[in-house]
Amino acid sequence: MGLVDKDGLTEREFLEQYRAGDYERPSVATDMVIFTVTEEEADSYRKLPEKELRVLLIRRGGHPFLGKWALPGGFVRPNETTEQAAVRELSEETGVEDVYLEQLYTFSDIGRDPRTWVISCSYMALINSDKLELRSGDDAADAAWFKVSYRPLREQKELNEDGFIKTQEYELQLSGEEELSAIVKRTTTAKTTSTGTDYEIVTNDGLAFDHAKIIAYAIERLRGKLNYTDIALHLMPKFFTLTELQQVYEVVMDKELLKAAFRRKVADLVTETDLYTENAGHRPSRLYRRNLEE
Amino acid sequence: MGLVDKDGLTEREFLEQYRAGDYERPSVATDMVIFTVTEEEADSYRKLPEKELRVLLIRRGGHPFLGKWALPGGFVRPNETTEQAAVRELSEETGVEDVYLEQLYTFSDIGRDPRTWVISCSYMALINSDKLELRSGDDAADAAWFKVSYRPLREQKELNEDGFIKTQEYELQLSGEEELSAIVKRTTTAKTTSTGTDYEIVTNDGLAFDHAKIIAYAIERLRGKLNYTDIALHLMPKFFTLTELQQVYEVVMDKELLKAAFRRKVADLVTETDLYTENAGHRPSRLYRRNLEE
DNA sequence: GCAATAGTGTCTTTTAGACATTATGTG
DNA sequence: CACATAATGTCTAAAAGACACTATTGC
Repeated sequence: MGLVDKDGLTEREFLEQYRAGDYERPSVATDMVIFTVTEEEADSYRKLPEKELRVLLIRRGGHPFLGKWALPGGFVRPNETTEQAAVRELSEETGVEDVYLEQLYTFSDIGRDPRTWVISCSYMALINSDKLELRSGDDAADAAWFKVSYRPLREQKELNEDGFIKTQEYELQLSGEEELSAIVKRTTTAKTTSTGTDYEIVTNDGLAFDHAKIIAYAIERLRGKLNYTDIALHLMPKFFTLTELQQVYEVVMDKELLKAAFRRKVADLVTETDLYTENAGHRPSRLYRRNLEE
Repeated sequence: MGLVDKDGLTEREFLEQYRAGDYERPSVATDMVIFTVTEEEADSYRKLPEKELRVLLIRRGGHPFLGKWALPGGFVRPNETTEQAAVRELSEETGVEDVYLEQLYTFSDIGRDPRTWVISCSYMALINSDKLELRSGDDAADAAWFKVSYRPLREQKELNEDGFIKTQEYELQLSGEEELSAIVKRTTTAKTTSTGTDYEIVTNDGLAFDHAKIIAYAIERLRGKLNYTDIALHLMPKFFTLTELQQVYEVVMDKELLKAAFRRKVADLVTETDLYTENAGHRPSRLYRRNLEE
């Protein structure tokens, strides 16, 4: 194009002479909330094992937050996208390559990293227990899977003339090598026409940075999507029973579901196979796989 | 805390001596997809005016993309969050202060800005027509509201042994001072356990940067949220009729809805008032406002 | 009275919730 | 045969879709 700007430059000329300004730039990092579902050891040979939702954390080996637990992540390098950075981190931390990956939210609070100006683009990854077994000796010094519990604590709503302020507090508990916990407060401020939501960490015991907030955000996203997408299937191995799938839903939602209704709801998401479980101490269960048709 | 790291430094000592590395950092910008719904002039005195979904664009006055239309936005400054930057931009471009604002997605493709490494954290804002009137002489040289049309063009799905690749193409048309158009392709790649989605601009006529993609993303988010949140009410003035609300749903979804069913669905989102429309050339319509109780 | 929209009634279909009943391999 | 889980049937309640009918105003 021959268009010239106010200095008489064409686009090519402009780009050749362009020098990035000296204004301050932030560092951009990715933080990964990597979920998986694992099985507890069964109490009895014929009882089904309990399932648990787990998240991967890494103990910090340096300042800041030395000794605290943090989400895996790292800085985005030149010539890579935030998603590529996330994939790279994921591969470094867990050794897995093909997983469900979804951008969550970009956190940019002032002072969220005491070192310098860091904006974090967070991602959620879902790994199934199959792949988890592939991950063996990982080099990340001190990585561990923590069992996740995320429950509403209290809720408050204040109405005023032309709106309301609603605060909901959730307790996040992470159990693994240590017991970590945090309380995250979500504040919804509504006026007649506008609405805004804000997350805030009320208390925090053992987690680095604002990672309690990021984990809370991830859980809410995961729960939300469970009901209207097939996202849960990314937490399943290639073949699974409907009971196992139901357990995954239950452990993520932290809520019991009725069997018959559940099966109707997921019917379109799965395809039945001719395979069955064996040696279970009770009636064998048909194995299903993800339905890729729809 | 008295913890010391491998160099024998406490956290405070570490932070005091910390110097941000020399590695390259990206610029971080925000881009705003600002939607509103406006009314066409009515053909006849008693016919209802048609509604249109509109998005605010700004004609670029310098390279790159000189003369093309771009989303309002700008760089995030030190000591402000991306959200604060978005609020600032919004206020500068439209003069409005209290609006619904939601973070959309962070775009970081290599080369998305030909000048330098720029990562964009995009936001969607919804403005009601009331507030729009407040905006008068805006100083942004060449800003204009473009009517939005976003329609599926074609869809293709290829099944292979352990997954599928689905591509959906959408045509984005923006009509205002000029006719802009773009085709955006969404590719969903599914393997047995993982799934990924990718957006790509196929053709682009008149829009700067990757903004066609951002607008497409915003429309999809808006459409998705319409069905399970009260987000549409942020496009409404303080008082509105249910027919007006239905028109907003219809123009956003690009789909006609049945009156009775629609009224049942939004019943909980609105509160009736004792006000009615007047001089309409037909039966007056009751005015509603957003329900803040629930 | 007519044009145009407002608002409601009701029938059918689908979906969700609740719970009971039958089925089956393993020790 | 008993245990524990698998799998399905059925009743009810709630939600969604479709369409028709009645109600009001301004000119």
